[in-house]
Amino acid sequence: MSSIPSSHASRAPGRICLVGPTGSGKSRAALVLARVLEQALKLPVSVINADSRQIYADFPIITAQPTPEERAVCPHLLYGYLPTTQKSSAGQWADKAREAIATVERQGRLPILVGGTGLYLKALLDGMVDIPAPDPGVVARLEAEYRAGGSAPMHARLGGVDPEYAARIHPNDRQRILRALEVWESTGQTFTWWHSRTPMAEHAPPVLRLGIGLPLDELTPLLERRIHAMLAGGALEEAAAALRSCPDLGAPGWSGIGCAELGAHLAGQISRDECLKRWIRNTRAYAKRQWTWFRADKRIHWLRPLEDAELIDAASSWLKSC
RNA sequence: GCCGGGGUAGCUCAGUUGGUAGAGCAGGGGACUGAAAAUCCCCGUGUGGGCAGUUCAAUCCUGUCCCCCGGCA
Repeated sequence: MSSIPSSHASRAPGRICLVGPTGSGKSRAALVLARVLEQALKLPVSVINADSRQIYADFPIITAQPTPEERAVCPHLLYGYLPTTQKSSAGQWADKAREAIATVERQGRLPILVGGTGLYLKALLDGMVDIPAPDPGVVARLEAEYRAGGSAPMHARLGGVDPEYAARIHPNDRQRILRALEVWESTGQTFTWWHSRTPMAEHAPPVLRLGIGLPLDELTPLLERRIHAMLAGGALEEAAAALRSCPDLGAPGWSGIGCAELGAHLAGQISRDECLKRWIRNTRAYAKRQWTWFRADKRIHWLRPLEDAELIDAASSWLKSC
């Protein structure tokens, strides 16, 4: 391992990203890497968040952000920077991540991206077509029309302007139908047209994608335990405080798993038992969806969680090859 | 003990004027191009509480037994 020349260290040879379903130990693995690379290889590391929920300032416990002690191990970027009232997006996050990476590399450090939001990583690492933000007026109008008429007429309308994309998505997929129509009405070009343009040339440095994940049946009890630990650690109080500063449960930050359930409980809509039940259930369902996403990405090298030796090995040999 | 209401999918329940049953949730698989912890798609045989009777045919009607929930004693 110490065979890495120290001249390499100041060059920040590439990026590492740690992905996988929630609760598998990605953050922990990042710290293991940070310690080893820093001490054994003299390669300082900064961790960059790639999780769409850990960006919210009001929910550090519920979204499982690294603790202050963990963050003391090395610099952590893009955690808890957004108020509950504000919405983020894959593109916005990718912009911030690019800046963060540039900053980190300028400091001669190695960026390690850690997170479970597949689309965010895809936007950053594979590139995303730069479509101008849709006109808010158009967005509001289309949403109202959708509410009034249902999905069938809206899907038919999309079929009229962009049959190729309409055929690819399901007639019930509200979010995608609206997005495609918003883009069409705001930019005068179809979604398919935008997608046919090559995303900005990626002269990207090499990326090592490491997957950390347990099979669902093994992960489930851990997820349950983690939720109980969050409650013991003040999750309910955290949600209560957030409710005081942002009483609108429909605000973007409230949609996270755990936040929504605790919010509903605090608002008197569901019992504590029901809240816990749904929180566990939804977390598990989310982990399953993450598996579906990441399993499909053949570039990911899967490691067994807690196998630190494998992790360190994979990172070191990749660094040598850079 | 008596009077009601129930016992149908892992859970909550619907339905069948008698022709052996279907939703939501859970579970499994999948999609995913600026809301992604989102949005959405595909997958449904279960001793219809037990036993007996009526019937060509019972989950449905009748009898009986068991269990649950209310109320009355």
